[in-house]
Amino acid sequence: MKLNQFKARIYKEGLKSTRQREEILNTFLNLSGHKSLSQIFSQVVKADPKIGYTTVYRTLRLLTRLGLATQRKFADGETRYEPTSEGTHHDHLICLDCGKIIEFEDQTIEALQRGIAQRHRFKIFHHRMELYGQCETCRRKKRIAHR
Amino acid sequence: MKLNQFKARIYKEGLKSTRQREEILNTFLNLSGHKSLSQIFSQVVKADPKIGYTTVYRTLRLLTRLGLATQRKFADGETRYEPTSEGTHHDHLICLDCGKIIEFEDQTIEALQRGIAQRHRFKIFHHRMELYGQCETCRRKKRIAHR
DNA sequence: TCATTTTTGAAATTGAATTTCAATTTCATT
DNA sequence: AATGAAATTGAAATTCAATTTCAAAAATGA
Ligand SMILES: [Mn+2]
Ligand SMILES: [Mn+2]
Ligand SMILES: [Zn+2]
Ligand SMILES: [Zn+2]
Repeated sequence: MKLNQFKARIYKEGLKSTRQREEILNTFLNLSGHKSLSQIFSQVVKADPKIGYTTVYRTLRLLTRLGLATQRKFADGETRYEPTSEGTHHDHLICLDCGKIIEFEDQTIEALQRGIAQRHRFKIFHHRMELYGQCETCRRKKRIAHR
Repeated sequence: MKLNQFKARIYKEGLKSTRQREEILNTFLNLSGHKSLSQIFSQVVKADPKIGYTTVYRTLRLLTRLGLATQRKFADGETRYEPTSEGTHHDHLICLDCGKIIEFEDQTIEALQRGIAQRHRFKIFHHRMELYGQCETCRRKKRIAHR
């Protein structure tokens, strides 16, 4: 149960535990995936119509600060959030037709990236790698539509 | 001289060659690097104070469409443009302190990316890879400042 | 309960990106 | 050189997500 971790962190930071924050965290974790603020908001509102957009916005930033959420900015511009995956970093394959997002890890690439940084005497803090294209499902649909 | 290529392309598309477009292309090419619209605009204005921001905006999009400019959206959010580099694709190392941008190519990584896509039955159209960190110059400055 | 501090949510603001539209310019054709 | 259709320009307006403001409400702990 992440809720207790959250409450503990909140307390440690001198912040307050509220009904809204708990509801938002809960909804966010159940939602999974890579969701935009408005997607998260409309889900939160279903559970409690009194919760405001601003509160969802602020809570997602808080979760990001606490390490429970990870912020992503893919090429479409809208900021997305995903529950932080334990320990591992991953990158993304994104379908430009249907928006499907597949996660992947590649240690060989990560090692090569470190090599590149070293060669240019950079100290890397984080990186971003996204592959944009078309998933198999969408490719099939297009083929059929083309006849 | 890219200007003639540009005029030829403009003509082929049924568009018109104007003083503004020529000035913007010229300034953009001389500027080099990865420049934001406002950076390009303020340079263009030096050459001709009558040219409007909107025209610079539209011309950079036109250049992008024609393949003469490449649009980049790094993590800072502001859209940047760079003259399209012939033939080769490249990725970027970015210093979070001074904004310095270093370009690199790595065929091994590119091949691994193709492998990942294939394994997930994706057809890739383009990708983006950026390594964010601190350049050597900035690291040295920080060290000195820390005493 | 009381006092202090934080949080909430509606509304306002920001800032880059984009669109609108009337005036101007281009350019092929006289 | 003059004409006129089509494209372009630039100032202003609009959009839209992100962020800030601020007064009212809620949480915490003495
Ligand atoms: Mn992910
Ligand atoms: Mn570049
Ligand atoms: Zn798809
Ligand atoms: Zn630097």
